[in-house]
Amino acid sequence: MPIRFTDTYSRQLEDFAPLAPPLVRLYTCGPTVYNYAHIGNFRAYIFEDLLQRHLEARGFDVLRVMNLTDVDDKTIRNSLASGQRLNDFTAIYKAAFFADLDALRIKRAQHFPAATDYVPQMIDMIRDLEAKGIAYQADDKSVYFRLSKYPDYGKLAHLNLDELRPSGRIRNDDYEKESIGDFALWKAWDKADGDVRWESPWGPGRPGWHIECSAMATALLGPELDIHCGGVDNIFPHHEAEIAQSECCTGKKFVRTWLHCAHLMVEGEKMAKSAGNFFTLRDLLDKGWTGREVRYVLLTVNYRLPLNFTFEGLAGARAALQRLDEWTARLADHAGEKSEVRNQKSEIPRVEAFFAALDDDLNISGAMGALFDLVRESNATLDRGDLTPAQAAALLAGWQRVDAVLAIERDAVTVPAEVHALVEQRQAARAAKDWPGSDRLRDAIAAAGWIVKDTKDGPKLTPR
RNA sequence: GGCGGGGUAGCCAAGUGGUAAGGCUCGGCUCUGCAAAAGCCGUAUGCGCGGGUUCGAUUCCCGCCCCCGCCUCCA
Repeated sequence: MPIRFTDTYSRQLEDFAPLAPPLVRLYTCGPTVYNYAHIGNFRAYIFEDLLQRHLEARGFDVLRVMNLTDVDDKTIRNSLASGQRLNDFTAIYKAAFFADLDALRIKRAQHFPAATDYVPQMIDMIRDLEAKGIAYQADDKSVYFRLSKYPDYGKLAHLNLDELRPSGRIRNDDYEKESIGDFALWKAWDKADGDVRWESPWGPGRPGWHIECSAMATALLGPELDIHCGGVDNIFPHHEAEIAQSECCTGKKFVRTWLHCAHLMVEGEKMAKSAGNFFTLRDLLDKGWTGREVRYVLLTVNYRLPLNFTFEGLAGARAALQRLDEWTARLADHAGEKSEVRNQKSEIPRVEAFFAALDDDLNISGAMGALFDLVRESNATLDRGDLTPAQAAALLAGWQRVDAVLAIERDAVTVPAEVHALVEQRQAARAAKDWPGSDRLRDAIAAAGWIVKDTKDGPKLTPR
């Protein structure tokens, strides 16, 4: 059963076939570091994380690049407003971004190129385009891509450019461009840019947004990418522009598979600062939610569907994760020392079904269904006393494979010695049938951050 | 106006031309000194609306309604 994805270009479910397996060259559009990333951004990054982890689970070597856009209009504007130099300003948000990636357990790409580190490569590409008659410098000193030279522009988005309705964002009059659709490759320096400027054959200025990705992707992954991801809003014009620039420079097909994830909504509404429903990850952490709870919510809806983010959903994630935690803890207890041999080979049909679901266009819902089927079935077997320690160990091994993709396992926790002592005192009180004393000790344990549960195998502790 | 995604139980959501996975919530039960937690079981004659094709449609076709996105630098 091959892995299949819905390719944006063809709009079809297609068998995945990288150019040089097992290598997969993956390029993912990263953040613009002028502010903290919001949960809509992270929805995309978590989808890409799932993609990477599943490909790795299937034996591919994923070489992944995620760019950091550290120069653009908003970044310049905000850095000037803050009185900081561009690099000092973006450093803050770069660091915050990586901290957020860690909190969400998103695997690090091999490369996080910053746009400001690749200006020479961008200039080289623009010169190449200019030499080919595709780029031209206009009277405003900026350099533009001559769209008339690239008739395939619009094919990814399936737009017929002749029929585009002019929107308020097109300002016909202000431009010296030859054609309204021509996009900027190099933006001439303006006094509003302050000291943000690079020298170029066309005078001082800075690169356009689209050329960043073309230059960095090509520099780090070569002219042909296996997969390129982003949010649906990047399809047009950003990814169209990338295709145009890259293919005109290299003469090769830039991307074999395009994957785009749908947007996130909050409580059924579009997320917007003006609507008061705009959340960064740290907003949610401040409210007491954990990174893995947010990860679970963002991970468990298929990437092609709009994701409705709600606090009810977060609470559901918390409950579902607790159930998984309890399940793995029970298995570990039951496996005992057998858990030392966790990596034994074992075929568990539900685990195979989990991966088979992900093969089918990352059908995470189907995969989670298989996982919870396994949880219910093995819990029942355990309740009946029909599960051997070796079987429990095999199930744990299966879980480890699953969690290598999901990355939602509870962090290892160690019970403090004083809590252990309280539990022992409480057991003594219970043995003496001193119920008031027992209840006081339970409260003391709770005050220390732990919930004690009296099971037939003795007291069990769970972090609150 | 063009292009695209979506409307399945209280919430999230999978899926199939043959009678609706899974998670959360809720209810019952088990366990328990009491609890809590956990576990087990149960909960949609129904899949936006109206037609059509078919022995049979949530699934295919036609029409319509609603939500969301993109339409030239928002994941």
